[in-house]
Amino acid sequence: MAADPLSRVFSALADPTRRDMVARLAVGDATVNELAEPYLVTVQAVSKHLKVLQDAGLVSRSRQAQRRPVHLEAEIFDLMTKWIECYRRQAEERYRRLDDLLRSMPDDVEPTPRPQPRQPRQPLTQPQPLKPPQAGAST
Amino acid sequence: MAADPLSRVFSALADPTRRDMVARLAVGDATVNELAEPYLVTVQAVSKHLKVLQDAGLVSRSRQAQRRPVHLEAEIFDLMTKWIECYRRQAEERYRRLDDLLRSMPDDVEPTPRPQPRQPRQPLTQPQPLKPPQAGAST
DNA sequence: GCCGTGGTCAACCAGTTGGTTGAGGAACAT
DNA sequence: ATGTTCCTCAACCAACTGGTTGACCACGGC
Repeated sequence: MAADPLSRVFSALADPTRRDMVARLAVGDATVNELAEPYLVTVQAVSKHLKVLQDAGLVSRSRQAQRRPVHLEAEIFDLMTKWIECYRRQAEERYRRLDDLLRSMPDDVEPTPRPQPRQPRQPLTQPQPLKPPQAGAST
Repeated sequence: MAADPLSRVFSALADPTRRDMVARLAVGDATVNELAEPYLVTVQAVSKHLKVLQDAGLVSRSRQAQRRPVHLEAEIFDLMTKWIECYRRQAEERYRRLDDLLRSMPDDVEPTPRPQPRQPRQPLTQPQPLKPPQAGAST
C-alpha cells in the first residue's frame, strides 16, 4: 500500500476495469453509481477500484450533496510518460551508438560486441529496495 | 495470465524491481545472473520477473552458449504511451470545451454545468466484461 | 424527527503474485 | 564421461487483490 507513486500508477492501470473507468472519466466527471452501471460488479467493488485510482493520484473526488463526483486528474500520466520516455530514449540511443560502432569497424574486430559487461548501477528508477532484508520487504 | 497486452505491460511495470531491471537493460543487454546481482532475491525470483517482462513483450531472450542474454524491446512502450495520450488528450480537450462554455455564458444559466450525465459507452479500451449476465444487474 | 438515496467500511473468500528451496536441463571444459 | 556454470521448473508459502455480503454513515426531502 505504501508503494512508490510510480508503482501505484502502473498498478492502478494494470486492471482493464480501472482503465475503462479512466476512459469513461476522460469524457466527463461521474458518480460512483454511474461508473458502476456498465459492469456487473457491485457498487462496493467499484468503490474499491476508485480508491485504488485515487491512491494513485489518477482521480480526485469532491462532495456534491449526497454525491461524490469522481474527477480524472490527467497530470499524473506525466509521471509514467516521463519514466517511459527516459528509458526508451536510452535504448534508442544505445542502438544508435551500436550502429555507429558497427559502421566504423568493417570486419576486423571480434563479431560479438557485448554491450556492457557490467554497468556501475546508475541512478536508475528510485532508491530501490536494493538488497534490503528480504522476503516481502515492502517499504 | 491470459490478460490483454495492455494489462500485461502495465502490470509488468507495476513492480519496482522489474522497472529497475528495465532501466538496467536500457543501457545494454544482460544475463540473468548479472541482473540478479544487485538484489538480494534468488536467481529464480529474477527469472520469474524476467518471464513476466517477457510475457508482456518488454524483453526478449536469445541463446549464447550457456547464457541467455536478456534484451529490452522498447517498442512495446508505444502501446502504453498511445493509450495514455489518447485519454489525456480527451481530458484536456474537455477542459478546453468547458472553458469555452464558461466563457460564452457569463452568469445567466445554472451554475452547475454537469459535464455529461451519461455517455453512450463509446469504444473505450477493449470489449470489457461489460454487464454479461447476472449479479444484481438491474436492467 | 424519519426515511430514501448515495456511498463507504469491515469481514470474509478465492485466486494471483512474489518469494523461497530443491531438483534438473543445456551447453561448454576437461 | 564428468563436472561446472547458467538457468528454469515444480512445489510450497505468505501476502495481496478483486470480488462478495452486510452494516453503517451522510446527506437532503418529507
